[in-house]
Amino acid sequence: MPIVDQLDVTFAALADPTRRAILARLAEGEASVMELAAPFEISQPAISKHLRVLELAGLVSRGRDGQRRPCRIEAEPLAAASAWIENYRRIWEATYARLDDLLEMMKREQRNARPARRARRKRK
Amino acid sequence: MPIVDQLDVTFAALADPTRRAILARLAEGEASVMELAAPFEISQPAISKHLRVLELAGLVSRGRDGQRRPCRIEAEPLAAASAWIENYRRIWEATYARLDDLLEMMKREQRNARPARRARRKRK
DNA sequence: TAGTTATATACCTATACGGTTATATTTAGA
DNA sequence: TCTAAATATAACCGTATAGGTATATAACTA
Repeated sequence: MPIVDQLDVTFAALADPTRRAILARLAEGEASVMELAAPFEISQPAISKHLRVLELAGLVSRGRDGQRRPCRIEAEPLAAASAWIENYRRIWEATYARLDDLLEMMKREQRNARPARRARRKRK
Repeated sequence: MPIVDQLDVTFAALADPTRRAILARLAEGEASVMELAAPFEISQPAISKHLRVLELAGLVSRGRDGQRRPCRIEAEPLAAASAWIENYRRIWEATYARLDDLLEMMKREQRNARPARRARRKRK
């Protein structure tokens, strides 16, 4: 009984470079399977499989235009995935921001502690 | 020759619910392996494996505290993943925003086109 | 109707993944 | 130094995944 979360399939779909490239292409507008397959060296059935993964993840939807099945990107799962990441990233940042600030401050202080260094170098 | 992108491993790491739960826990602060394993029913080696995946993806780093290896979240790959998604999501929105606006406008016009309808209906 | 194009499906293979149990390693503490 | 605790590693199993080729389906076109 695989309890498959929506995020599971979304992230899994995004984990493949071919599929990310397909999404990148689709961000520019609709495209047919052949058009999507063109830039890749892999076979057409392989592209069809990738598209099915993206479709099952809800990341693309497909229409019908004669014998073509134009694909378009669907942003909603992307929004959910992004929201998940940003949520935890924000918590993390809230937790560690002060430490980061401290380190940044220390770096800055180190730089400012020897202001003559670069000027002297130019003299050489 | 697997050309493994950083995004590949990041998204792949995020695709597992156990690993996302671990990250969620780590967002609250550092934790040892045993602490992380506690809420799950799976074995300790399984947790260790998940941690290794997260570590290889750069999503967690580990310290040493006696016999414990406390884990902490690392936000940078999260930022990269989030940035990737948001980038294409934004392009998508820019492309289809006008269409969405149009549809929204049409809906609104439809509502406004028959303002007497509801009133008339009441008469019945 | 026959041929061609676009896409999907079937079947096969190799590898990766998530889980297990058993065992090794490392460190703390009596 | 011996034992116990925390963690990692090894070996194994079943299933999923990405890829291939061959073939089927469906819709245009001559």
